[in-house]
Amino acid sequence: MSKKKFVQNKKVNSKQIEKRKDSYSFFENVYEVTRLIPRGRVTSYGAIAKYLGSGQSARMVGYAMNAAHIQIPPVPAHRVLNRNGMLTGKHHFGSPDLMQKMLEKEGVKVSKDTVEKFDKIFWNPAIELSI
DNA sequence: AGCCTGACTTTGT
DNA sequence: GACAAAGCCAGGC
Repeated sequence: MSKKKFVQNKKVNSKQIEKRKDSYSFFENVYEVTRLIPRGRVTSYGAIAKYLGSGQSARMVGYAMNAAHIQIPPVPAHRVLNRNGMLTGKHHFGSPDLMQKMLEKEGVKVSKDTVEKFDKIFWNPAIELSI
């Protein structure tokens, strides 16, 4: 993320995000959406990619998370999993257990690197933000 | 401009 | 169901 046009965002509604989709970089859009994930809920890289209109570019969402930890305000990257609910990105946190601990702190149970009841707490931006 | 790299996903075998 | 292959595309070099 070399672009400096990033601005701090207050709470934004879906329409505002919709509007920003065209004027902000893909990475920034990813961070915007990720920040809207409620506590105790999770989503997937693919869902975010799809919501941003990039269809199959879920890899980019994950790639964007590489820089998530240096973003201001912080991006809750631990709430983003792969489509099976597995904590595939945990090695990119300070310690391999950090991601799981953060999730469990929010009431999300994790076993074998996979979120339990993933389909129940799944937060789909395409649905949740389309009001 | 071109090549490489992915915190992914889908599809085919 | 496990495995491989192929899309995907922004960023860094």
